[in-house]
Amino acid sequence: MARKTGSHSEITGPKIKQAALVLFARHGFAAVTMRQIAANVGVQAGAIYNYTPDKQNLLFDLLHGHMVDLLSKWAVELVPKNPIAALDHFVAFHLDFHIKRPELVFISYMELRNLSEANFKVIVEQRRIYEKIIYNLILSGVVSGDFLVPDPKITSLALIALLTGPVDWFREDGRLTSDELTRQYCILTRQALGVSAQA
Amino acid sequence: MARKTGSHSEITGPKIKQAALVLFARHGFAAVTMRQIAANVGVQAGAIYNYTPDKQNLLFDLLHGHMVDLLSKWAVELVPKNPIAALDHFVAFHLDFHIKRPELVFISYMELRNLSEANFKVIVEQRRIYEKIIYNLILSGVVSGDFLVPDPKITSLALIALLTGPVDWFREDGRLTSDELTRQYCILTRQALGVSAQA
DNA sequence: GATTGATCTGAACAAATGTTCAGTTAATAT
DNA sequence: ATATTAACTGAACATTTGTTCAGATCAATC
Repeated sequence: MARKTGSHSEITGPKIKQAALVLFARHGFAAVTMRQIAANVGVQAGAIYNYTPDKQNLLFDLLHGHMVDLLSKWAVELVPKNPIAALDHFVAFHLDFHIKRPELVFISYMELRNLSEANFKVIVEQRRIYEKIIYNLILSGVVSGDFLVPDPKITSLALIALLTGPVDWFREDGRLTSDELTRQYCILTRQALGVSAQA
Repeated sequence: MARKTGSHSEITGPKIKQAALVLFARHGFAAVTMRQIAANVGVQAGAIYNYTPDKQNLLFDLLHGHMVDLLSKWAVELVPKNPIAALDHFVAFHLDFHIKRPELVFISYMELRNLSEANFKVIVEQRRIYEKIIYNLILSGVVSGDFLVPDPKITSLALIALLTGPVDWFREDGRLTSDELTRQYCILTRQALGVSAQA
């Protein structure tokens, strides 16, 4: 036996990425073997090397693709000028994007250290750009007087932690819909940023 | 060569735990080898097995000890009856405890999946107890009318995420002292829970 | 229907893994 | 001083690891 019936590059390629993603998220990068990934795709380990130079690149492609996706999707969002409305918009965007990709969010946080130094720098720079977006958003609200926070920099980091938390526990089939989640986190973040209640 | 000069059980034991902690946090459980741990202690790999039955128990002891430490330390805290004061007290306690143990916090979050099923259940139960503490704290504030939140359960999960975030970026020698951090997070959490400003 | 090129197999490789254990050493007790 | 035992070494073990590659097989093209 060799080449499987119906086997095709455009099918096997994505399948490998998907299998790697799920397995990395579940067991961790170092704990997953190329043979496990291959088995999940229904292929031998050697076949994977038609699609990636090595295991390291399998990980990097996932993290890099995730950040490109995030930044490009935000780039085309129509963000209101009003700081409070912009905050609501960002909360909804961030929650929606991250909740839909729990595995990618998870490995993006915890497999950074398994990247080579060069790959690591690329991802860190992309994260910095995203953090800057939130920082600017908060800053504009502080300047306009809509937000009341002791320190915009710390608040921006706290906001990311706050808004990424639900990825750990939110379930699409849970007692909360994603709309309700968004609504509640809009309230939570408004309060956290000191938006006065009557706004 | 065999037994080292000055070698002693009460010294090597903790050294192994410490080395395992640091290495697990830096590279991940699966990526760390028994030989690396041994090398960090200045000993051969075989010697580790005088102190742990296997690698799995090395991890479990770290996570289990961490939770026992957390729960027993909170148990002896003198918590004010007033919900707002209690919240401040909890914020200070949680931040202080976690900031002092960044490695333990990190591996507690991300090496859960590398525990055996039996060990996993033990840790999850301990976490549940801690979450219940926060939930009750928020609930009492909602009942008394001091807090204004849409959903105490969600808020309690959000609060943990918010308060654990600083572990990722806070540095003792950074531009912020831990006292200032606590003060700012007291403000942040009060606002997030809808405590009216004049309180 | 033969040729070609992409796709995959299956076996192999050296290196590294967790763990065991007989033997060696140093600290302690007698 | 001698015996005893706890603490450690060093080598060995069976597996497993990422990666390579010659050859087999299928799909598309002419």
